[in-house]
Amino acid sequence: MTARNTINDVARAAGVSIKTVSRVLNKERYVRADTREKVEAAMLALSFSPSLAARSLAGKRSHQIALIYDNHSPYYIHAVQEGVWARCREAGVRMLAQPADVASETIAAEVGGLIDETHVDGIILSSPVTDCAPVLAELERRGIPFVRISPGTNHALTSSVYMDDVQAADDMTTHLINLGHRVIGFIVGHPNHMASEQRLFGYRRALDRAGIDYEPGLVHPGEFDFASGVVAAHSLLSYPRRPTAIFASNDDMAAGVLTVAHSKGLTLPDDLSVAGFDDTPLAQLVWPPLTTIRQPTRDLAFAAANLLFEKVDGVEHRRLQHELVVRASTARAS
Amino acid sequence: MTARNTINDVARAAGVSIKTVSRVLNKERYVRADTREKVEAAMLALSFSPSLAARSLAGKRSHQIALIYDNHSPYYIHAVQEGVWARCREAGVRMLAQPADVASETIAAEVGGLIDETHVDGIILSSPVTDCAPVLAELERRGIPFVRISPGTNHALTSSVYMDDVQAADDMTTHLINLGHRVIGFIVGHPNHMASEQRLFGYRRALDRAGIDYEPGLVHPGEFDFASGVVAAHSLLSYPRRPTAIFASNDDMAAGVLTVAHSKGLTLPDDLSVAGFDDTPLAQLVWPPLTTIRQPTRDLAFAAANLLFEKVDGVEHRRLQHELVVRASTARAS
DNA sequence: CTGTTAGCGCTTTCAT
DNA sequence: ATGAAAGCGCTAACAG
Repeated sequence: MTARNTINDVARAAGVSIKTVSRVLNKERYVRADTREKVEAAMLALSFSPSLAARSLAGKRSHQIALIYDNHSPYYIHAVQEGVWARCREAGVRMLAQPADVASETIAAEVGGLIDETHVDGIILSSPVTDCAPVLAELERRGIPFVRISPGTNHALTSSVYMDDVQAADDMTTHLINLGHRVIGFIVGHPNHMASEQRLFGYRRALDRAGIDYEPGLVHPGEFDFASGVVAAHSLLSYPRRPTAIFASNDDMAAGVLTVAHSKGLTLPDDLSVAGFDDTPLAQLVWPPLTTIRQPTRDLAFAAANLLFEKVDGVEHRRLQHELVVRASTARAS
Repeated sequence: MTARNTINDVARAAGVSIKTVSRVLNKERYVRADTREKVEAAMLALSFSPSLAARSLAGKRSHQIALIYDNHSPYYIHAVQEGVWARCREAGVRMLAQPADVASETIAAEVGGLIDETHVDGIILSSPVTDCAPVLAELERRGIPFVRISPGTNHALTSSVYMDDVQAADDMTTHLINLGHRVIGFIVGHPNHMASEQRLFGYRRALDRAGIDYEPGLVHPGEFDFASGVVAAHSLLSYPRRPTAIFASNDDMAAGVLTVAHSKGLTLPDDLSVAGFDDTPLAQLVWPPLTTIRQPTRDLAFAAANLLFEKVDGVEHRRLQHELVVRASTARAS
């Protein structure tokens, strides 16, 4: 039931004014080393944690940022939260993880309300909020710094971080080719996502380099969900030149392929190699013969927070790198 | 770039004093209906969102609560966040989702720092933070209201919400018996978790009621993880009276059983029925022949937030129900 | 390098 | 039923 210690308590204990404590807290220059140490010792002794409320109210920084997300897979959301949180922790900044509903009429108002209520210094958007026009407009209107993680489209519009999807798909396809596959099926992702065409491009580029002809019948559209993976698998497995490997543009669809393969009594990977992107480790756990590209989601999120802090600190005036591309880790064989 | 609207702007627009706006905001009594309406109209027109920083600083409530969690499965964390958030939303309270590391030496200090920094009105603990002694002690010391979701032990120590594990395991076992199974293997959970013995008890109670003798050889210890599921499955499947069904105390272990069954070429559910608790829907997706108890995680979290608000509002003085038990939904056949 | 004085936007307490 | 004044714990803008 001890009352919280304030900056006054620290100042008294250290025998300085509160302004000096404030200086130490904010790592301002012009504090003598021994003064700083005295203050730091007092802070520690009193286990002082400054009130964010008071800081937000008095200063121009709240030391808080918000991470806004919507219904992506729990694994994805978890990885994003972890990455952002890791960087926030280093920076002594609080992360406000905010669920949102991109389909809601009021989403822009809610984001606006969040900003007004919490005074957050900046915002990180994760998919699919990255492509929610009302939110983007609201943020732009307010001029609040924000960074998008793997936006589905328009990478260059604003600051964003994303992995090199072309290279990742190329890596995976090359891996399959090196395994001896020559007839490789491909399931394209949802047409609204930029990643979809990029992954398709990577697939084609790898085939091309290996001197394998591109065969349209081996490429099937998909929607990034389990059901479309099932449909695509059925179709591809009944194609005259039946593929010995199927590469799905994400792991929900890959799971669909696995299920179909299982139902047809195929042995993996002898009868069929299945490859995908790895959002949900459990798919591997339950059914190991799956080769995946591990998406660097956590690292992307970390990088996003990092980029955001630079913007908040106004680093952009000295030629900020607005586009940060994180290479996917190389294809990982099971 | 529009500046935020403050309570002063609203007061001016409505032609009242800021105190009256404050009254409306806090739903205090003694505001004439037409005055209230005027104020509410002004709030809406200015899309006013009160600064939580100012409210926290001036008042005794911050209108924020924290949800603290550590490494449980992303699915679990996601469900918990969703449930808590849903209730917070209704109450106009902000949820601060906070990752923590129960193994860290400094976890109590970090939680204390969180409380001091954010002025949160209360805290929700999810497993395994529910059973982290330093955190519990710190919370107790500060006298801050908190609620635990499915604590591993000591349910009655403090306010907590949890499902009826005995009944759930009984339901599932009964379901298997109704399916015709008479030799049912059981994999016990981690010994540190109260749920483990409760589920075992439910299993035994159902057998008992059906007049089936309890057979110790059909019960194998486990640790709630994939690997121990694999070990247990191997053991159970080589038991002289080989079980026709295996009921695992959680789904990670059930996944282990599935993998073993697969590797032995068993057809499910003809050769073996596998049952478990459902934290991670993907297990079902990839390999449908699995029967699960759906844990009401989201509802528990919702109930936890609800209980916390009652404590924050001081309802406990009038005989608060400190223990809230949410029944598991009935066993769901695949 | 350090201290003093004003507030930030609200809620509280006390008037009326 | 409504308002006026004080102040929460900090930072900003000045002094020195």
